[in-house]
Formats: sequence, C-alpha cells, structure tokens
Amino acid sequence: MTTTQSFLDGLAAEVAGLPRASTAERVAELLRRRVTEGDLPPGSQLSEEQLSAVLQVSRNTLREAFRLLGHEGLLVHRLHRGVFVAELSDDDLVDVYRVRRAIEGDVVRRLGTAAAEDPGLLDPLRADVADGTAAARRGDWSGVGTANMHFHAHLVALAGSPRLDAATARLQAELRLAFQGADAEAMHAPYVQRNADLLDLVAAGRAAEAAAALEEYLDASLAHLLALRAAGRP
Amino acid sequence: MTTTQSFLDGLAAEVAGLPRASTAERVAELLRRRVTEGDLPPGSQLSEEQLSAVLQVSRNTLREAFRLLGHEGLLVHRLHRGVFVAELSDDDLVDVYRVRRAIEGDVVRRLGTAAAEDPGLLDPLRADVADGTAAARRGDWSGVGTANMHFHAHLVALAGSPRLDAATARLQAELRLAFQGADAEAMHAPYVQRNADLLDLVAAGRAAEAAAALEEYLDASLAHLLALRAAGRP
DNA sequence: CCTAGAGAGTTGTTGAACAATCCCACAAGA
DNA sequence: TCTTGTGGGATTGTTCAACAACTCTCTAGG
Repeated sequence: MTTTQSFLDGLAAEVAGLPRASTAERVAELLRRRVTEGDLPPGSQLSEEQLSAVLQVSRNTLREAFRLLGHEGLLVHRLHRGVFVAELSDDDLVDVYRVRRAIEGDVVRRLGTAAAEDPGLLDPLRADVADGTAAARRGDWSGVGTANMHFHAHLVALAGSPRLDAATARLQAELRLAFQGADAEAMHAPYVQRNADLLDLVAAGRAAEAAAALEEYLDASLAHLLALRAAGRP
Repeated sequence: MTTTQSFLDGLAAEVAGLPRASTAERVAELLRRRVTEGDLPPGSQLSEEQLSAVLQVSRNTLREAFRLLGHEGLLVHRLHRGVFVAELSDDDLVDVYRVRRAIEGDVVRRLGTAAAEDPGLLDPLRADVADGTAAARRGDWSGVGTANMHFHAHLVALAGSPRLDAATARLQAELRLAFQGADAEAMHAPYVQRNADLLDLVAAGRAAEAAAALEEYLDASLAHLLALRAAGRP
C-alpha cells in the first residue's frame, strides 16, 4: 500500500458506475427509458426483427437485453409470441404495494432512534423533500414524481441492504409503468407534504409512529392510484 | 362446456408445469439442480464451450440459461471473464436474513387471527412440519432441510402475493448455496421443533407473539449458520 | 356455429466466424 | 526486488445467416 487511503476511498464504486457495460446492457438501458417515459405504451409488442434493425444490434444481443428488462418486470416474455411492455393489472398494483408495505415498514420500524442519534443519516431524504417542494412550486409534476421515488429509495437505503435496494428499484420500475397516462399532478402532488411529515417522525426517532404513518400513507397512495386508473379507463 | 368441471380442475396448472419450456429454461433447470445440490461448488467457473458441448446446445442458448440463473442469484456473471457459481459472503448471508425478517415478519404480523378463523389455511404448514419430523426420525437430514424450506415458502404463500413468493424462492436458492458443505444435521435439526412452535402460535391467532418468535428464530438461525461456516473454514 | 387445416409471419435455436478482452508468463527497467 | 511493458493463448462478446418450431389468421367444409 504505497498510496494514501483517502485517494482510494470510493474509487471502486466510482469506476463501477462508468459506461463499463455490454452492448446488451446499453440496449436495455435505452429501452428502459423509452418504456418508463411512456414512449412505448403498456401492451405494445417489441418485434425482434424490427428493433434489431433499428438499433443495429443482432437479434441475439437484443434478446439478452429483453431478458434483462423481463426480470425487472418491465417486459413480459411469452414463449413463441414475443416480448411485450408489461401491463399491470389492479391486482399487480395491490401486490406491489403489499411488498412496499413489508419492506418500507420494516425499514422504518427497525430504524428506531438511529436517525435521532446521527442526524446526517437523513440528509439524502431531506434533499429529496426539498427537490419535491421546489419542483411542485414551479409546476414540474414529473420532477415531483422523481423526487418522490428518490425519497423512498433513499429511505430503504438506510437499511444498508443490497437486496432490499434491488427489490425497491424493481418495484419502482413497475410503478413508473402504472403511472403512464395518469395525470401527473393528481398523482404526485399530495405526497410532498406526507414525505416531509414522515421524515420528521423518523428524524425524531419515533419509529412506531412513523411506521403507522407510513402504512396509512401507502394505503392512501394505492387507493388514489387505483381510483385514477379506474377513472381514466372507461 | 361439454365436460364435467371436476375433470378440468387444475388441468391448466398441471400442464403449465410440464416440459412446456424453452431449451434455455430446461438447461437452466438442469444447472439449478446441479448447483443447489452441490455438484458444482461455489466459485467454480462454468465454461461456455465445454458446457455447450456436453449439453448439446449452442453457446447462445446456454448464455440465455446463464442469464436466468444469474438473476436468481445462483450464478454471477463477470464481463469478459465468464460465469461462476455464486459465493455468498457472510455479509450476503446477513442480508438474506435481513430480507427474510422483513418478509416473513410482515406476513405473520398481518395474518392476525385469519388462521384461527379458517384452520384449513395452515394445512400445508402442518404437512411440512410432519414431513420434517418424519425425516428427522429416520435421520434424513437433507429431507429435514427441504421440509424446512417448504414450511417457510408456504408461510409466505399465506399472503397470496406473487412478488413475495418470487422473492422468497430467490432467497431460498441463495440459502441452499450457503448450506453447501455444512453438516446437514447440525444445520437443520434444531428447527423442526421451532417450526412446530411457530405454527402453534400462528394457528392460535397470536400474531404479535408469533412475529416475535419468528424474529428470534431467524436471528438464531443466522448466528448458527455463520458459526458453522466460520468453523468449517479455518 | 363449430372444426380442421393451410399459409404467412414471428420466434427459437444452431453453428461458424471474428472482435474484444482477460490472464499468465516473461522480459526490461528502476 | 519491485514495478512496468509485451507478447501469445484462451475465453468471452457479438454478429450473421439459416432452418426449425410455433402462433395467428383466414378459409373451406361439416
């Protein structure tokens, strides 16, 4: 070890984030954007021949990208029929929130007074709340939605569990799918304040109350989302 | 509808389990067995050329199978280096149990008195406990381990959540990996009784106590597993 | 109205080829 | 001795073209 430790800190993580990716992964990232941003509506089919021609990659590589997104829940693969942008049923949404309750509830409950003892722990959450309020003030409802997602991702990250982080990322990908077509303001606006309230409870170390508030929060959010979908469907 | 309903019951599910699968999925299933049964020790590399020759499938198909198992956590894929049987670190094990606590704890807590009101609900769990005790009596410790896993899978299944079921399946696959090389009796024997006790609490509708017992159960199991690994490693 | 079958189009799988990358051993230099 | 280049050999990453297997649709016939 001939170099200073401070220089080495975090280097590995930094390098891991760089464009060190296979072609399939880059294609997957591209498709991921198109899907989550609504360019590809749920239910639409992705033709191998057509896409491989447009993207200038072989069918085999494209298939690898399909598999990646399939395991993220964004695409569904039907044998001999092709891949389609996933369509979330109401039951799926209920299930997604079922898992969110389990994960986020457990995280909050187990936090206990840790946040009260180390205030810096919650800084990322505070930043997300600030981003959300700022975005709401300028009417950027898509920005509010993003801040919202970041808030919950950072909340789960407090547990320091790679598997919970991965599960959360997958759930959020599915949620983005469900948000397609919904009125962004109606969808995201009410939750800026609730995030702030939840953060206060966590920061105060009142874990039980925070867990209860979170539960009610998620129930309301699910009901809201289902109502919006029902309204926008017939 | 010209046939009797009784004949049709469950046929769809049965047929879905049959070899109705792509070649890649069948290869994945085959490798999955080899890995979880210990024929392929953690850390060993799976050569594309060699395996595709032995299994009589093309490299491309084999790669699709690799992707499937990679997303189950059984294999790890290192770019330009190949695929290896996953090696779980102690940190990974802690994380697996972290997620188990979150999921199973939530399931038990939320069950409330449902099991007390509909006793048939717990029949699969009772069967698993019976299998476990029978296997223990005849010294079949691998059988005890299997019954154990089924017990917890069925426990989670009570929630009726496809996503929790999938997550549990993945966690159990990783656990099987960690069990490799450990003394099967020491690993599984102590938990037959604890499963029975937990079942009693759930059946009685004493959800809070059951959740507490489960938590202590999982903590003990994790500590036990880590100790066994540390002992077998020097 | 229902069934069977032919045809078109898509996906599933293969095998070979070439490019890109890693690994190891060895040599050159400080 | 330690570090730093430089090969070659092996393995993986990606492409391509072809064929097999399958689904879907439409039509003819009962």
